[in-house]
Amino acid sequence: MSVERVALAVDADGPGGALQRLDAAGAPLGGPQRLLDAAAAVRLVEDAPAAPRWVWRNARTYRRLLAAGVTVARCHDVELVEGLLVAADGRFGAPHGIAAAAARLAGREPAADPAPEEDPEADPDRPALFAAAPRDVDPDPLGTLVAVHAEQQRRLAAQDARFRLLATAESAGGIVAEEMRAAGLPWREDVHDRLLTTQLGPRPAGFARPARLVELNEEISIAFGREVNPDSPAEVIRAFGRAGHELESTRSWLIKRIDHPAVAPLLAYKELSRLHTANGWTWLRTWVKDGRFRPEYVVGGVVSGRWATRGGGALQIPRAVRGAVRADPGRRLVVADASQLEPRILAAMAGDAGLARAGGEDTDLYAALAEDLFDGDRARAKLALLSAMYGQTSGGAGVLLGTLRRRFPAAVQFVEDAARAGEEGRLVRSWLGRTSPAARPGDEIPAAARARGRFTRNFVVQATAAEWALVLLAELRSALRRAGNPAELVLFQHDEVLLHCPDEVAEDTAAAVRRAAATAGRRLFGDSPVRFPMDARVVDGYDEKEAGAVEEVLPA
DNA sequence: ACAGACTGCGCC
DNA sequence: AAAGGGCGCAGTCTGT
Repeated sequence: MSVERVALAVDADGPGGALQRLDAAGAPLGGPQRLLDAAAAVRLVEDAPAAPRWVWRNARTYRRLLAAGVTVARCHDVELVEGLLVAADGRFGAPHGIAAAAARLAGREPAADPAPEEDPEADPDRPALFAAAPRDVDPDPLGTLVAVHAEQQRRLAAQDARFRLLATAESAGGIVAEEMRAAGLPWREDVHDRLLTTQLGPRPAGFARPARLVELNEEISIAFGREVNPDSPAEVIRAFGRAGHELESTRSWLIKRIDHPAVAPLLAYKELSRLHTANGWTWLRTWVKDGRFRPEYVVGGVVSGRWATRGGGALQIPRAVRGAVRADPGRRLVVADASQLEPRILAAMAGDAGLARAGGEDTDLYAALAEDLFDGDRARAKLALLSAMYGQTSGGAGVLLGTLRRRFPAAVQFVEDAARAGEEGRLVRSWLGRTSPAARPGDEIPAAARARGRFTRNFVVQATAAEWALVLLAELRSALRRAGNPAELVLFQHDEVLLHCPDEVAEDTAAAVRRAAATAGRRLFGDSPVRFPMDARVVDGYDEKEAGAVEEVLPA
């Protein structure tokens, strides 16, 4: 029997570990093998003609390999797969760490997953004094890994091919996330500082507020005729109240409607204050080291399967500082984002022939729809589709939705079925089988049921878009490896990827992204006519827009 | 004094 | 009649 997989457990302390060769079902071939240098052993096995799929507990194993300069082609991430399997069984959010999986396997009730900080592998260099209490240390981590993996292979065999693709893609996501963190997003501290200084004034000493914020605060207070703290919503509401303007909240779109001299400086203050507190000098000092921003990505960290990040807010880099993301000398950035991804996903998964036709071109789907249905009014076409996917009905959205329903009944029916399932407390699944959380007590109360309906309505689209993007990432990574293209993935943001590469391969890299997008579409939807175009541009800075690019303010 | 909820806004 | 999905983060507010 041929070796298909190799289970790998690395020691918590030191470079050693153990591996176990497995067949496709996860059954051991031969005995476990002790390793003095796990990374060196992996490199040897990986360089053999048929590289196996590595089976590991989670991506921290890969972080160790990367630190030793070793990469691999494929893996099976047991903890990520366990999360998918647990959710598929209707127990979204149940513990899915390896200890919990092992406990279930032994017929015991699993304990809660350890918090990341408690993870004994989290920081091998942490002084023993602060190490987690040595409770529940597994005496045979490799044996546990092998047993849990075999059980997962059994459960995966009972699922369909789509779900197995999801498990593979999620695991690949774990690899990509670690590689992105290792590569880091190129970040020019001097450019960032200049952007901040231009907008906020010079960097203040200590904890003082920047000059521009202090000035604006004074203008606000003068306009109100008394000292007002613009950071306090309650004070702002009281101040406007005294001036005869009743406010329900201090959201900027409400303030914008008021005619009062404090409005302009207040709005300016809010915008700049946010820049200062969220992405100012403190952020820069905390998160950027040696010209790289290295956030920690949490694969599948969002219920819909989107990624989250821990620290640094990497998925919310504001436009105001994107100019600081610049390629190193001799290198370029390839910035690629999917065009109108979610409506295209809806068209493909609903099998709506009409909407698929509108999405069957590489051109702007909203514009095509507007031409066809909304007298060329792109904004209305977009609102109609977003309303269908989010459940919005206010602001004329209801009428637009009716128009959409008459022309694209299958697409609208699809999301409304998902909404009804949610309202009735049922589970919904994405195209590949990611499963929504179960309804909670109280969700049968009408208002909560409607909210859950909006959630499940959006879930089927957002989760499928997320898995399309995941498959794209996996395809792109393996295509680059096959081609020997040294481009590095450095940022992934829902429907957008950034790569950092030598100048001379930039155009090849952009082409690879477009091909990977098409491949991802085929992997998910076979011969669906829906196209998944990506706008991929080669730039020096993340803020550079291609001429004539369509501004997207709302989700694509 | 501290923790958690709430608010508001950035991103998709 | 009205009903807008998913996040992370910093600051304020509230409860203990």
